[in-house]
Amino acid sequence: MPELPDVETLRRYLDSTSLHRRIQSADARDARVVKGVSLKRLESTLRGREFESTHRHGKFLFVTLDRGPLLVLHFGMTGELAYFKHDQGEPAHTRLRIRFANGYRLAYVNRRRLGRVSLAENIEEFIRDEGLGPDALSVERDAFEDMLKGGRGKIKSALMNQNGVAGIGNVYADEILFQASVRPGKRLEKLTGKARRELFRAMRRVLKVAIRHRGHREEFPKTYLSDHREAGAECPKCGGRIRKGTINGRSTYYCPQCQT
DNA sequence: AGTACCACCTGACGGC
DNA sequence: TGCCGTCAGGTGGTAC
Repeated sequence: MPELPDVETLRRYLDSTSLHRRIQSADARDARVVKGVSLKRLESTLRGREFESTHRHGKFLFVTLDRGPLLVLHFGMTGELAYFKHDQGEPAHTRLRIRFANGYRLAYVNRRRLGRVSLAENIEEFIRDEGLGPDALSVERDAFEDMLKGGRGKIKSALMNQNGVAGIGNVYADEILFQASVRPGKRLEKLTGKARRELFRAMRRVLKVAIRHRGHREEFPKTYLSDHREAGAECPKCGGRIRKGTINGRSTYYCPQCQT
């Protein structure tokens, strides 16, 4: 489920495979994923161009071309990228295929189609139009703590709200709260300054660790919750029982002993 | 502003 | 075997 660390991993993957290669053609085959631009126009925009650089903001990946607009990718829950040689089989659920002049291809794959492919004129404008908050790994500590001070709801909702800080989804919200020892249902107005500070630290630490492990939960440190998302599982810190609840209509896992 | 719920979308899985 | 409800979780919309 691509959240910030996963999208960052995809960004690096695209960087290492697909920059500075002539695009022979693009094949956009799914109008339900391509938003705000026709399939034809997307294809003609990419044809003959090269990917020049990439930028990530929250869960969005921007790819600049050597001329013209930016390619914007969002991966929803099931999106990914695959770079492969033309004679290898194309992945199932490929929604956009890019053919490079070197005989390799880049596929935007998205089984469930929750996600989007679009074009944008510039990144700042796109972020503003979407109402996205600062990226969770770039936000200043004061801005983050002020955001928590200003809100009224549950802390987990605030962490997941892309208009507050961008990039945190369901799994990493739970992990950050677990590492900061804060209950997901805790109201913002009841957080202490110390807890806000600890949340900021945990957010940065968790996201960086996850990036280092390319989002592979099974490789996370032993004290992480992400690979034990199951009601009744053993808490990796205290050995108690993990509880499952619902916040924002999302399944939420936490340790009632460790998190207060 | 916050909450609650539905819709979008597909596949895996468990119950009957 | 096979049908069916439920769940997975990112986002957007609507009603309260």
